[in-house]
Amino acid sequence: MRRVRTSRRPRETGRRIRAAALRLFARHGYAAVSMRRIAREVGVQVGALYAHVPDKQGLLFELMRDHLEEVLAAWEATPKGDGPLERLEAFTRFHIDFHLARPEAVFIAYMELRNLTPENFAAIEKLRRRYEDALQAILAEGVQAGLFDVPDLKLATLAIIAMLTGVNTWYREGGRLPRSRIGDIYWDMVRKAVARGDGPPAPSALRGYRG
Amino acid sequence: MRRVRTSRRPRETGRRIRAAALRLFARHGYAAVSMRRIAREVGVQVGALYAHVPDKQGLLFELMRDHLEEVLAAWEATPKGDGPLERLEAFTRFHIDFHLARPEAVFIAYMELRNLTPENFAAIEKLRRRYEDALQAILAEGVQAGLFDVPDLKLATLAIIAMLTGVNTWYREGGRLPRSRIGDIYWDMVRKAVARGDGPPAPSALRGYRG
DNA sequence: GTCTATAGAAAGATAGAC
DNA sequence: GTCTATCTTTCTATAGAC
Repeated sequence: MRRVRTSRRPRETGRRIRAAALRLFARHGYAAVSMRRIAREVGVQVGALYAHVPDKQGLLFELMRDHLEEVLAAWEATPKGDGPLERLEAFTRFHIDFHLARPEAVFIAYMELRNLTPENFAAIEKLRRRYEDALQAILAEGVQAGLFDVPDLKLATLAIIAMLTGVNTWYREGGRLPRSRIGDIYWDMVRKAVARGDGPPAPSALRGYRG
Repeated sequence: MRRVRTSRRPRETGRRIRAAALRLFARHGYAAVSMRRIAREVGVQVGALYAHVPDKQGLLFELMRDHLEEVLAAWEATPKGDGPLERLEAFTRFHIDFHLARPEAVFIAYMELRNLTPENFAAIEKLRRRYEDALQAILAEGVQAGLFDVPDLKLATLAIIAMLTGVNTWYREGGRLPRSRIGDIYWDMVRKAVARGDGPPAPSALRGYRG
């Protein structure tokens, strides 16, 4: 293959470096992926990488930061409906859809936190916290309105996010469930998990079992 | 290959090596921790490690396998009560307690799967699957008895485990919540998430809000 | 069982040519 | 911007002394 000429779009290589790093970091882990391997994936020599990224740590940070900023922007652009219940459903479906569309970025953002420098870690945590706060605000409104009953606002927030993010650990393209069904299934569980209701597991079920 | 043990407590060093590896792998990640660093933590030279563990990969595998076998043994030894509801509560509290007592092993078992060789990965997944099946069986019984209503058995299993395991991402010793409260809080959410009940968020709450 | 020493490979990052 | 070449460090794992 003959090398044609210098690219007209100087950002294209940088973009491909990030794409390769995203895929490799997600698959093998940040610490297990060398700059040489990223370079090979892109089709350049290792030295060329440093014309596009500051260093390996900076590359990881940029991937995580860009991802989290995309999450926040996408959520803010999502139609959310009127009440807390509608907004909670919107959040549930948004979170699942967004995560399933970007499994690699999601995986890195959750798994590689410990490989960030303290400064980078603080910046990433700030972004993540903003996202968690969006859900927590919905739950708070719902509780205030008497619609929801959660034992602890912060824990309910983290529990729901953990549950929803867990989709990425098992979902495979072309699996048993069509993607459109997954939002329905999880929304059913989220909806009930924050529902008001005092009897275990629910008044009607308890009567049916013991009465 | 032969190991001649002359020490009075020949297994003590091996035990300390595993303990150090557990702590370091959990904190920095398998790929980021060198055998030299483990040795330094234990207080020996790096060559001495290989009298106790086969190699780095084998060390990781042993840590994960021992942990998962402990989980299974501990769950089987746990009193579970009579009905599905009681067993689900037992599972919920057991999972949280066990995870909070072994944060490092739990973290490794969930985060380092991709650093296992294919054979080791298969063995670990088999153990994890056995644990998931224990919960799924409880949910299946509850559905059969008309006590629970889950949209999908497998997904409910994974959703609950993801939610419960998420505790380890935020729990800190001496934090806002006493450890005894956490089981209560999550049990409330799990209980409701699998509860029968068709109205969003729950019939009683819906009436209270709109009626 | 632990030590010292080292083999042999690979890592992150940079310099200078073009 | 990308190349080749290299500096410097670090890695896993093993050998042989004691």
